[in-house]
Amino acid sequence: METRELRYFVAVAEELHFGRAAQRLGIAQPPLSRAIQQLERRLGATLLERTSRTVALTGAGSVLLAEGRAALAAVDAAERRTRRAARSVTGRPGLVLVTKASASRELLADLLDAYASAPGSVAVDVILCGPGEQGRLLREGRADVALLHRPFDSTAGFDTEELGAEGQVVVLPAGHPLTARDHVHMADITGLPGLPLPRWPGPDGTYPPGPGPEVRDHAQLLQLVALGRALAVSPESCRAQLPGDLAAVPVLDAPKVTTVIAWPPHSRSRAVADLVRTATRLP
Amino acid sequence: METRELRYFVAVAEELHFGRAAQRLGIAQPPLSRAIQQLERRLGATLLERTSRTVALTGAGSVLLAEGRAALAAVDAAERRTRRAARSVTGRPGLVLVTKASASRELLADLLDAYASAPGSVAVDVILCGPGEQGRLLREGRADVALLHRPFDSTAGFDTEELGAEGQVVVLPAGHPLTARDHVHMADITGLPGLPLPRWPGPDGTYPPGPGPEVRDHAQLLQLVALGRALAVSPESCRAQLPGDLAAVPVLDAPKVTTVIAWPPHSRSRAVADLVRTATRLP
DNA sequence: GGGCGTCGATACCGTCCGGGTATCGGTCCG
DNA sequence: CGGACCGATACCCGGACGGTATCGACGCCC
Repeated sequence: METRELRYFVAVAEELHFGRAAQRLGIAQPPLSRAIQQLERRLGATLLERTSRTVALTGAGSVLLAEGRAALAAVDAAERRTRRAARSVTGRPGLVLVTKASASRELLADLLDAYASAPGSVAVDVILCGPGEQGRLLREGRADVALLHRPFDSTAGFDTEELGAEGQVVVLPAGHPLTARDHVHMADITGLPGLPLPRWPGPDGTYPPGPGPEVRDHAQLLQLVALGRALAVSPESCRAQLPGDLAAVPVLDAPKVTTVIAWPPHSRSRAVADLVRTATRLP
Repeated sequence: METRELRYFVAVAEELHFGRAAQRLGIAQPPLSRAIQQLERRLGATLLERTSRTVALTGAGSVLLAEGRAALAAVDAAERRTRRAARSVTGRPGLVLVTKASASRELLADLLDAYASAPGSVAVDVILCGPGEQGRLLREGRADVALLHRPFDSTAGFDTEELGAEGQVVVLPAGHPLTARDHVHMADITGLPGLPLPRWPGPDGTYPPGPGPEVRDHAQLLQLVALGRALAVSPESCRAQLPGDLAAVPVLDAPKVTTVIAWPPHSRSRAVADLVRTATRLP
């Protein structure tokens, strides 16, 4: 199977429309029809059920859509990492680390310091991204290593090492009655009138239905809390970054948050291995 | 990047010889040279350092070798799983589970029984393979789900759920003095004269240097133990499969062995999800 | 219900690219 | 120094890929 065929199929399977898919691919519709037919013939499988009015995925088709996307991502990642490896001979960027913008600054600073002073270390570029994007960036080969936070971020498909765990706190406007408590439980904060928990986008970028405002990043969330429109339950390390008009109270029975360092399972380069080792040996 | 280019490059990078690589690929040498040049031009990177007598990988080249192998494996897996999905509409094989031939029979039997009686379950084919091969089979799309044993098997690149942990025992010929003990420590069994620990092949199929016989599977190992030529340290569940002329003694400080169920991180089909859920809810 | 618009399939054609053979240029070896 | 080996180059051919034109089927709407 050639990547061209895969790209074509994924486009059609996503659009469920040959014309739009062809437009997206920058080719005419007839060659696209032919390519899909040929792919089906070679696989010996019907991938799409088509009438002259509608296109639908078969079982085999949805398998190929999921697997094909992953395979294409792997090919693109290979290309991107090769390009980066070639550039790094001359230009600097040796290693790219990606983490959430809202993650603990201390851990990251400690890690970068410790690694920079290690023998044989290379330059590290840091990418800060929105929650849930690290996995994608790592999979696409735009980054070599990521700091993730379980259970929020999926570690599926990566090698990981745990770096530490921490409890969670509820973030409230400074004047809120609950700020007088020295700890709370989940039951104390779910269903507070007018203070719902926010909704985060899923891996596909859409929001689950239900009450609560939609948020995309931590700054938005804190803004909403300050406005008295939502609650936030966050890892306790976020206290260091909390503005004065917000207060945090530990939530005893909230799930522990584990910070992990993750990297793609292949091509464990010397630099990545060193960085991971440095991370696991951090105090 | 097309998979054809990747296949060509991987062949050359593995053979480090254009002629042999071309032969392996079933094409002539000149088109291969051209294809690699074109790939290098498109990537803007030198992948191979070639003189008229020798071919060597550059840094970027070894990155592309590792990443390219993984990407090709993903493409092949996509193709294989699609073919299987298409067949399974008519023919039976619904789900393929792979595990070591030497793994605990009870767990597997319990799992298959429990899943078979679950609503909506599909037929499960079981593949038994040699140690260390499960990951490959899963990655190549020949299987949908695997039972692995940490720390022996790498779970890199898969989603996993832990199913249980067990201690290890040392397996000895029935008459050996140590069989009188009700437990031992690692120190008691390393360096026993004439009874070395065996060597297992690495992921690349080669054996690490050192003393001890080379073994490929559990049956070979037990044979060597029975012959008094080696020691075996195995998960305690192997006791159920031990012939009468062998005895097992717990090793208190041997690493715990964790049985995990693993599946590829994409395309979490209904059937795989059901099987995993069944596995985690096993008594 | 007939005309029209939409959409995928088919027919046909040109071009470019991938693959083949022949050969060259450089390097190591006897 | 001649020959063997190896990758690169030159040149040619066929097929595959992409484009345009058109068909056939199906909904829709007046």
